[in-house]
Amino acid sequence: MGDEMTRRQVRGDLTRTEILALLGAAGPLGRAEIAHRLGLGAATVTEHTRRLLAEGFLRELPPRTSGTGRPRVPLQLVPDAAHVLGVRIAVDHLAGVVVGLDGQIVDEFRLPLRIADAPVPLLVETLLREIDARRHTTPVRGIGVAVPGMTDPESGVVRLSGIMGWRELPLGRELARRLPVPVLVDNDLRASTTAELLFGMGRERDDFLVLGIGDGLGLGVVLGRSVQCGADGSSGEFGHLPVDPAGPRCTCGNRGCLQALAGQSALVEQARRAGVSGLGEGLPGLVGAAERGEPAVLAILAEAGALLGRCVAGVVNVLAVKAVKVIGEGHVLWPFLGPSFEAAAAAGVIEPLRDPEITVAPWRDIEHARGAACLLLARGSSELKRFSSVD
Amino acid sequence: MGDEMTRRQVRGDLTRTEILALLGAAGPLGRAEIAHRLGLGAATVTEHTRRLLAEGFLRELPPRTSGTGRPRVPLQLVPDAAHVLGVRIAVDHLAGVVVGLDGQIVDEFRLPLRIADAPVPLLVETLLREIDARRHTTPVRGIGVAVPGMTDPESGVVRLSGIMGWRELPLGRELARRLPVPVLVDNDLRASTTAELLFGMGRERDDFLVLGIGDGLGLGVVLGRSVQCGADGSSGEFGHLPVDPAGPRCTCGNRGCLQALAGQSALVEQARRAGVSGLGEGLPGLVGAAERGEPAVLAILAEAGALLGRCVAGVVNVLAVKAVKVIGEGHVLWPFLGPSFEAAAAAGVIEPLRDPEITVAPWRDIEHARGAACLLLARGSSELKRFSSVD
DNA sequence: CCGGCTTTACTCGGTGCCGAAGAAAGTCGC
DNA sequence: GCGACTTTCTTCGGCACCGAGTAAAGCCGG
Repeated sequence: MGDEMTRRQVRGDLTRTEILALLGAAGPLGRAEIAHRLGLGAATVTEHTRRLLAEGFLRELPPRTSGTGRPRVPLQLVPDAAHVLGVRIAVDHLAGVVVGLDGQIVDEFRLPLRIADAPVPLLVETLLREIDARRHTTPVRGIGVAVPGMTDPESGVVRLSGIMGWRELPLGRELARRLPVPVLVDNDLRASTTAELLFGMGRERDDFLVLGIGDGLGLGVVLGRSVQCGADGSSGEFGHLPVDPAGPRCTCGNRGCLQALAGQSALVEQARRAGVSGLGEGLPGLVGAAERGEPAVLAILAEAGALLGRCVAGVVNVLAVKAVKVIGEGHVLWPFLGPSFEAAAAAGVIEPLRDPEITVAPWRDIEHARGAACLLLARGSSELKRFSSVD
Repeated sequence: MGDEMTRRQVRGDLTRTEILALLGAAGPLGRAEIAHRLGLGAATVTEHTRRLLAEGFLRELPPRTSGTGRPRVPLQLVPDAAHVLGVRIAVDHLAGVVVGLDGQIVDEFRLPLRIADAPVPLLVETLLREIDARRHTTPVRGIGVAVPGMTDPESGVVRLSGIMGWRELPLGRELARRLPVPVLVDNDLRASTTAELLFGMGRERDDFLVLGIGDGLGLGVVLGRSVQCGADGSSGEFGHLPVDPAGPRCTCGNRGCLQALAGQSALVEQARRAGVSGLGEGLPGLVGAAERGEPAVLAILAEAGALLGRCVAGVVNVLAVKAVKVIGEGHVLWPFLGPSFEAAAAAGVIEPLRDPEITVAPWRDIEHARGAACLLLARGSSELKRFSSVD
C-alpha cells in the first residue's frame, strides 16, 4: 500500500526531466512558457531551472522581447551535457543507441548476438565495450535495457520471457553490480511508451495507449502522465486477451488469445492455410503477398485489423483514453490492417469518446533501444549527475 | 496536462481521510501502526493526527503497553464529529443515507420520486428537506450524489445518462448554487468504487477493479489508490465493450456490446426467446427461473458469466490488477453467473496473474448512496470542517 | 522622458511528505 | 533499582510544489 513515497522521491527528477524533454522537443523557451506548457507553477520552474543551469544541463540565451512586457529569457538545452545508452534485447541481436538529454539519437549500433543462454556475462561484456568505445566522444552516464517479456522495472527482474526462455531472471541487479553506471531494466514496450511520454504523444496528452505489434501484442498504458506497470510490472499483456474460447491454442497455453488470432505468426499461418503461394518467410512474405493484392491475405489482414480495433476499443471504453499510438515491427502491415482497425475502433467506442486519435509512425527496432535509454532520462537529471562519466 | 496541482491540493485531505477510514474500519490504533498500514512516514502521521485531534475528529485513548517498548497511544475515531449525506438517483426513486466519518450508515431513506424531467428543483427541494430534518440529530456537512450515467466528477456535469434522459446536465454546479453545503456529483459505480477504496478492498490493495452489474455493466478502476476517471470522467463503460460485431444491437447504437449480450435485459430476453415459461418481470423472474433449475436459463447465465469473466480477464491482463469486486443489483444472479465467470477469468489471465481474487458481497442499492457519501469523505476533513452544520 | 501597462521572473510563506535523529516511556536482565 | 533495549512518538531539516505578492525590464502614450 501507499507507493506515494517512491513516487514522490522520483517526482522532482521527473519534473526536471520533463523540462529537459520539453526544451529538447520544442526548442528554447522562456520560463513562463515552460510553466504553462507543463502545467507547473512559475515558482517551481524557477527553482528547477536554477538547478539545471547550475548543473550545466541548460544555458540561458540573450533575452528576447516579444511585443510588450518584460523580455523572456529563453532557456536552451545542452543536449551533450549527458549521454545515455539504451539497448534492446532481441533473440538474435542487440540494438543499441546513445541519446543526448533531448532524447535525440547521437549514435547507434546493432550487434548480431544470441544472449539467451548467458545473458549477464554477454551483456556485461558488450556494454562495457560500448561504454569504453565512447569514453572520449559521448561518455555514457547510464544504461537502459529493454527486454522482450514481462519485466518488473522496480526490481529489474524479468518475470517471464517466452522468446528468450527466461524466468525470474534478476537482470537489473546483476547488471548493476557489474557495470559502473546506473542500469534500468524494463519491458520493451513500456520502454517505448516512456519515450512516447517524454518526447511523443505525451507532449500533448496526459493519457494515451501504445499498441505494440511485434512478436507479440502489447499495450502500454499511460494515465495521468504515468506509465502503468501493474503488480510486479506485469501489465500490458494485450496479446493474451481472451477472445475466442474455441480459438486456436496460444503459446501461453490458453485458447483463443488475441495473439493467437491476430499475432504475426498467426496471420502467416492463416495465409498459408488459405493456400496463398509465394509466402516468403514470416513478416516480409506476408507484406509482399498483401502488396501483390493477394485477396486471401488482404481479407485475413482486414479481419485481424478489425479484431485488434475492437479490442483496443474495449480498453478505450474502460479507461476513457482518447489517443492510441501504434508501434512495432508489425507497423509494415498497417496499410492493410489500418483501415479496418480504425473503423472497428471508432465503431466500438461509445459516443463521447468517438473517433479516438490513432497514430502510426515509421518504426525501426532501434526505437525500443531509444525507449530503453529514455528510462534513464525519465528517472531524472540528478541520477545522471551523480555518476560522472566513466574513465 | 499536469493535473499534479489538483492532485496535490487534494492529497493531504485524502491522507487524513484514509487515516479516518482506517480507524473506522480497524478500530483504535497507535500512530506507528497507522503509518505502517498506510505506508506513510511516522512524521506525516504525527502531523495529520495532531490536526485531526484539534478538529475533534479523533480522540486519544489511554496508553496501552504491548510487551516491550514505549506504550502506544491508541487513537479513536469520533464518528459523529461529522455527517455526510449521500443519495443515489434512480429512475423511479432516490435512495439516501447519512454516514459518519467512519463510513458507517447512521440513517437511511428511500423516496419514490421520478426526477428525470426536473432534476434540479426536485433534488434541491428533497435534499433541503432531508438536511433540515436532521438539523438537530445528525447535521449534514456535505452531500454526494451518485448518478446512473457518464458523469464528470471534476465539473459535476452529467455527460450522458440514457436511463434518465440527460445530456450535458450541469448538475453539480446547479446543486452547489442552491444548497448550503458542498456537493459532489459522480457516476454511481465510481462512487461505490470510492467507497470500496476507503472502506473495502482498498484496505488491503492499491489496485483493483469493481464490476458493477446493474441496469448496465460498469467497471471501476483503481490504480495506485486512485479511482480512474479518464477524460471528462467518461471511464468505466464496460457494458459497451465490443464483443461480437454480428451481435444484437445495443441501446448505444452499436452491435454486439457486452451489455447487449450479457446485460440484465439481454439475459431476460434470451430466456424469453428460449421459451422459458413463468418468467416474471425482469430480474426477479430470471432469478426465480434459475432457482427452479430451468435448464435453458442456467445455460444462458453460465454462458453470460463466462463471457463476463473473459472480458474482465482481458482488462486484468492489460492492467495487471489482481482483485475484482462484484457489486450491483445483478449480484443476485451471481450464484449462477459466478462459477463460469471465475473459471473464465482464471483461464483468460496470463500465468503470473493467475487466479485473480474475486469477491462478491451482498448488495442493496443503498450502497450506491453510501458511495456518494464517500465522495465527500474522500475529499477530506478540511472541506467538511469549513462548512459548519446547517442551522 | 516619465509614469502606466504588460509580461517575465523571483521571493516568500505555506502544505504535504520524507528520513534521520532524538526524546519519551515502558520492559527486562542482572 | 539501574542501565540496556525496544518501541513509540516528536522534532528538525529538506524536497517538491503552490499561490500571491513583488521586482525587473521592456514597451507605449502623453
